[in-house]
Amino acid sequence: MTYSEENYLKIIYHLSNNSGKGIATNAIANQMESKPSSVTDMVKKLADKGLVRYKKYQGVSLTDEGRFKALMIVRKHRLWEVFLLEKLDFSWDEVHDIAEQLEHIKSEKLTNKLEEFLDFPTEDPHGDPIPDSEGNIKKVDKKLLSEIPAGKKVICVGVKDSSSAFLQYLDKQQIALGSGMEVISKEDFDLSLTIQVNGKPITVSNKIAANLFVKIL
Amino acid sequence: MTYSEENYLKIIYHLSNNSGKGIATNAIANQMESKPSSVTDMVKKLADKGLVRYKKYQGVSLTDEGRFKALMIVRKHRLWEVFLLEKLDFSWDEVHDIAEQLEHIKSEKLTNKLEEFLDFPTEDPHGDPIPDSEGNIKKVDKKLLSEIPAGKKVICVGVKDSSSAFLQYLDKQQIALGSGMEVISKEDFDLSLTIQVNGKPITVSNKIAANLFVKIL
DNA sequence: ACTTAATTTTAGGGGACTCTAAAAATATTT
DNA sequence: AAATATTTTTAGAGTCCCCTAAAATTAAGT
Ligand SMILES: [Mn+2]
Ligand SMILES: [Mn+2]
Ligand SMILES: [Mn+2]
Ligand SMILES: [Mn+2]
Repeated sequence: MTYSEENYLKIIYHLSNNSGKGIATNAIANQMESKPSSVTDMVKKLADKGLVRYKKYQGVSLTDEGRFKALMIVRKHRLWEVFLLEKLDFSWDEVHDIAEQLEHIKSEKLTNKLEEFLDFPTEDPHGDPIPDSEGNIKKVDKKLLSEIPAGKKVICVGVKDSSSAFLQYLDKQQIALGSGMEVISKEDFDLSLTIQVNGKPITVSNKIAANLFVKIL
Repeated sequence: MTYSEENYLKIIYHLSNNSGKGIATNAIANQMESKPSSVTDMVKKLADKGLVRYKKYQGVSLTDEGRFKALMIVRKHRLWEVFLLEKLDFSWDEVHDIAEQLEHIKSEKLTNKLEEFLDFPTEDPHGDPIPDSEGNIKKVDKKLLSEIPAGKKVICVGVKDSSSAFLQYLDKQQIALGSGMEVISKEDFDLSLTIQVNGKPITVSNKIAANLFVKIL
């Protein structure tokens, strides 16, 4: 598999909600920052290799083999993120971009040795579960902060967006994985939330709340 | 720089004996396991970018910028080799192939953090010096075992060939970096050597001796 | 010096991946 | 249901990197 094929596969995996329907060409193009016509080409190639199912105009879904390959890339990505944070002292907003490169290194032995070196971590620095070498992945039950009604106490368990910009915003607000928070009120007009964090109330936009995963206590 | 450009640059660096002459197209093609016509194409591209000097039929040499870029790739390659050996318990015959991939990861910060994590190693697992972040590289004085006259006592300080096959042969003979050895005799006919290692005399072919770096005691 | 051999370059082309523009299919509105 | 908008695919082309075959140049042998 080439670098490019791997990126497509991973993005198709990430877009796969178990909604039964195929993933749209457009959705893939947006994530890949490429054009729909490029996606059509690549998707045909992946279908020829048996990694995705594809029918014209019907979207794409992963085969078992494709899903496994995608999971192995996700596994490497997240293990490297842990390595960068834990061993090399990178911050959580820096690790994703470098892991985008490291995830393509091909050596099963390296991946497994790295996992052992890191003491078999189960989550990456952004709260996402790390698949094991057989492709098993823990299903964590988490909700978006934007879906929590006022009055509930929650704990922050993950981020949907791992971009540097978003994570640095969270740092500024002193929100980290494990932070407890309580939803005080929700504004009907713009869906912004007022939440209690670190003893202080702060207001966050819907865009922020829709990128923070929490667990209800 | 692309993956391919980096590999060419590194190979040109490794072929650069300070003999004043340019590196031959054929020599590069052999190392790259590609064809001379492909080399000509790439070399023109590298010349356009100011990384090599090139005149038709005259061979190629690195510019200062090209040499620096090459040194940074060599630096990454060797640091990753140390990481794989020291931290992940790989053996010295396994690290080179994986480092061939890791050397292309682009992040100066990662390279420097890795170097720090490894405690600023000065040599890789095969005895080769590691360039620092400014591109300074230690010139180690070492000779090929094949050039040592009978009677001399030497210590093994490096290997010219880092292939798995050669390194596993050395393991079998219990020859490692730091092994002391004495040249007992040299056969005129095939240039094979009889050397004393680990208290026992063994005979090695010229091909072996021409790939072992030693220092005279 | 002249012939032969080896090296290097050019010419032309193929595969992988991407793009724009146009055509086809599907989805949405009226 | 027809018209319009959106999505998706096709057609054609460009870049990168590699190849083979043929031509040009340089090196070696007699
Ligand atoms: Mn990530
Ligand atoms: Mn990637
Ligand atoms: Mn190496
Ligand atoms: Mn390489």
